[in-house]
Amino acid sequence: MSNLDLSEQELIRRNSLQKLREMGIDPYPANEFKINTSTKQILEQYDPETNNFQDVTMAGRLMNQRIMGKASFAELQDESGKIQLYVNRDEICPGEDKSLYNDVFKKLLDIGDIIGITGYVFITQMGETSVHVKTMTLLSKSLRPLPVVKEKDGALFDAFTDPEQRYRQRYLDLIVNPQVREVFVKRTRIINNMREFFNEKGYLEVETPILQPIPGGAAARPFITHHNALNIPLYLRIANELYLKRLIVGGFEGVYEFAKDFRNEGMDRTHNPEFTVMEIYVAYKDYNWMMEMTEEMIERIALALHGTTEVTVGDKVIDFKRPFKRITMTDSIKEFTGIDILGKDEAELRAACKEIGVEVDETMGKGKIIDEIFGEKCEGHYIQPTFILDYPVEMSPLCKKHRDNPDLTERFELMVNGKELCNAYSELNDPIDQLGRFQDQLKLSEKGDNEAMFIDMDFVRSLEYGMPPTSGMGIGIDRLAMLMTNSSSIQDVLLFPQMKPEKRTEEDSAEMFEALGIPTVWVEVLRKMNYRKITQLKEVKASKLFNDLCGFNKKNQLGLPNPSMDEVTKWLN
RNA sequence: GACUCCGUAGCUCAGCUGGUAGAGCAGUUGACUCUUAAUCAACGGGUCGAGGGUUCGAGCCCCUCCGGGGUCACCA
Repeated sequence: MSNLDLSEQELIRRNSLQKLREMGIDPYPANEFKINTSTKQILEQYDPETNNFQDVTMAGRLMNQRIMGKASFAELQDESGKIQLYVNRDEICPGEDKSLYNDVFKKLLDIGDIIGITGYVFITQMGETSVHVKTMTLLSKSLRPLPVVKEKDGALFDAFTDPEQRYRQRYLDLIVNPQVREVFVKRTRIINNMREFFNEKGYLEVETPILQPIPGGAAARPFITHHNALNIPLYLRIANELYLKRLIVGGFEGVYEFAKDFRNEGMDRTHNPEFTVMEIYVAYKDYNWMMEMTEEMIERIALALHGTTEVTVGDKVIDFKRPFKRITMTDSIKEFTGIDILGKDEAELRAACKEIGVEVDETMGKGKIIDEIFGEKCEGHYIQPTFILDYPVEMSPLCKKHRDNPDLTERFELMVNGKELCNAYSELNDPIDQLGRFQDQLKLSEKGDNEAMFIDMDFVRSLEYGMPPTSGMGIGIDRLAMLMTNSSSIQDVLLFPQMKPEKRTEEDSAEMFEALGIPTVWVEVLRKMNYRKITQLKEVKASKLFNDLCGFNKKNQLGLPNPSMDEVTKWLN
């Protein structure tokens, strides 16, 4: 990037950088800077009676400077928060040379610079706990101005709120919006809590392939890629279910994985193309057992994060206290539509849909139709955590048939705030049944359902060796994080949500300009004058361009030797 | 994918019926030894998202495109 592309403030900062170097100050020193405390520790533990913290060393970002002649206040922000600094000229410059204060601190340091300080803690006349600075070291110079967010009594002024900039430049969001950092700390605590919960029970955390030759375990459109050496297509996983169950076949009795899954589908407030799912499989258990474990786990997370089971989400309060409500899908549909789906065939269900105004199309099988009715008429009603049980067999090809009714499966989903959060089964371990269900999926696929599952013959083979009765559960970590942090968009719980790439304004390359015989320095000048493309250049008269160039050179004090009129004419021919 | 709103200085935003681009903060220079959205004075800072059109004249009106938000649709 040429200097001509920089804003005034960036130029000033680069200039300061140069001056610091001339003064013998390395703006990016290599050595370790050993801190002995943090802002949070001081603010929580400083006691004027005992006068502790009399020899502190800390580091962070300079966020504000209030200069009053020979004394100044500033703010230092580290990971744990902000603390006020008091800087006195004659104390950081005890000798004759006052340049560290007058030049470096007052002029050459900027908001956003990373500094280290030593000093002692005291309380100002206004009653604010502060650090009296004795020495100050520049640790890293910041060349771009930060968004300036001011705060008074908890109210923010000029907050950095543009979602596009916040997501694209998350580092800025994290620097100036401390509440954002809190969301991601909570997200990690959710995951840590879950991991501890499973490890306490002796389950094994495992890793399974993300690149899969057959994208199984769910119905979704995968991303496809290609492996050169094997010369085969590979898919980014849409689920890890089939691999985890192979591990149960292999003899592990409890396995789980925090998995990044990828689905090549639409993006909105609750969908990102890559997302995190925790799946767990435990041998010799059924879905009743899994329901209890799920509610225990979620209650524990709510308590760990909020100290209570009640969590505010938007304008609602959701109570994660055990036990959660339970209702079968059949009863739920009966309750909200009056229709009894039990024993109805596909044609009857289609007729029922017409009656209650649920749209269905030709490609949908019985399972999808029922799913459509539930999604349309029931799902949204479940704000408080509710287990929906016993889904129709057609929509659950990996789930064991219900012990009391072969039309149903032993499956539950946990609904919270009108959305699916968990999905769990008594896993299907009858290999012959499993193959049959896969073949049914194939028929759906032929009918036009582009989400029907692929057949994974190795998975069927593994079941043929025998898988113990097993219950499995998957939970969407992003959606759980949204609930637990009261975030209305998935982008707010992903550090780097997927965005369309930024596009630079179209311009011809420097080489193309230089090919016309234009010296490199003048190419930069032309760009600054908004001649981005050769075609633009060809449209102006040589005399005008000549005048403009010389004028620009003079006005901006570039100090370049002006080109001659002849030279300019040659460029344009 | 449809509809809708938005894109103006480093940040947050004004900009009337089309008539020479504004404010606060940030920045620069100066004043100031306990301030805290520090204060006071002066000054600088803009391809108005991009391209085209209408017009004597476009930040504003029209079209296309780019990026983003929201709503809906799709989505195990």
